[in-house]
Amino acid sequence: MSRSEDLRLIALAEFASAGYAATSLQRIADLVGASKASVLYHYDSKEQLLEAALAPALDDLSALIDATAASGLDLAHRAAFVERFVDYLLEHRQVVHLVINQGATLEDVPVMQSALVQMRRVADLFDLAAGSPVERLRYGIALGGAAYCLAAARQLDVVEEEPEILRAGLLAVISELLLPIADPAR
Amino acid sequence: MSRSEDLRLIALAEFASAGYAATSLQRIADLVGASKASVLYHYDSKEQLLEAALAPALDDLSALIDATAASGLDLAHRAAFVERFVDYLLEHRQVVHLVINQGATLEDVPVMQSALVQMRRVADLFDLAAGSPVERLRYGIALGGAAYCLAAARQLDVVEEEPEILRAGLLAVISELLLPIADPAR
DNA sequence: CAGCAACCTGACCGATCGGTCAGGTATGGT
DNA sequence: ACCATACCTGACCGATCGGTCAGGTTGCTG
Repeated sequence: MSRSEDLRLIALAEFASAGYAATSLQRIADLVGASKASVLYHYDSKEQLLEAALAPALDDLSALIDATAASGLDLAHRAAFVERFVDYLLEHRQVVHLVINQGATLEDVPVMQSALVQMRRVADLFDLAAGSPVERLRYGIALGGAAYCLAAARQLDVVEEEPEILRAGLLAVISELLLPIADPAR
Repeated sequence: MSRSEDLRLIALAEFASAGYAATSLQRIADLVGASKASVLYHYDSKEQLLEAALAPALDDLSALIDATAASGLDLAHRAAFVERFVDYLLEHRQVVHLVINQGATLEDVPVMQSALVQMRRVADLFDLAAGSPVERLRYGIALGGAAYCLAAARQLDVVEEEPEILRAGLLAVISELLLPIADPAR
């Protein structure tokens, strides 16, 4: 794995767990075993490093949304979407955690602005604007709760070592929360 | 309201929304309309300001846990506890959000260490250690989801202006998640 | 062998951080 | 009127930040 790939992955882990502001370039350099100037050789700035860290997950989310928006999210497709979305959360847990917890304070960073737009598009798939406050609560609890569980999997003693059990459990609870949300086509 | 009270409340809001590391003493001073040295006149350090900001919520949580631990959390008491816990989350949403999202990186700060211990005591009331991974997921989704919803109430368009509707909705969904967790007395 | 590109680093920059301190102001009590 | 206390602030400190740059190393190509 190349040095720039290493940097991107380690930066994401630190940005997600410690916070973007609390993660210095020096810290990332130390973790990677290089100098701060080397970090800035590969990425023009701390902000560009954040952009590189988020980009793959945002591309995947955009693809997921585009595929879903075409067919709509009526009841026939709801369960399938929830399953794909849970898989997305499992695969990109650090980015999701980062965006929903630090997004508001980083919204003047272009890539984070873009990420927040994508998250709103997911919410829009459920047509939450037309729904009740309880439906929006269900959605928020599902999203925020899943993100928290995946970020804090170790502290919650949720079996990271058995990803199929984690996936099945997460899918069951998230489905319970999201499937009852009213069919937007009604 | 006194200056030190002002400082404590504004510091909490900033620590919760922007992050402890990203919130400077200068920033808090600016928001309060005083000098940085004035902030440090009232609180000996940034860390002591954090301690003052968290203390009331931690006291309330400790009281809630103590009251519950006496009677245990069997099914007869489960619903009542969940209701009191939801009220606690509503009242101390900023502290809860701060502790569960930044707690891990601030665990060498004594007050945060104490906060994390309290949060584990809440989890212990449900005897999650003896439960299944799905039960721990339900608990984590409830806690993390509620914290996220309350912190992001505006973005989720959850009616902050009608706190009774918010409370009723939150209570309904959190109860749905937590009441099925197995009776620890069984 | 020379030249070039990619990669890397130590030293340095201005800005901001958390915190200290001497000195000023206002208020209340004697 | 004087003294004590609470409150406040500007200037300053050492440390660290994000970032720049000159110079070095390595490997590849003609």
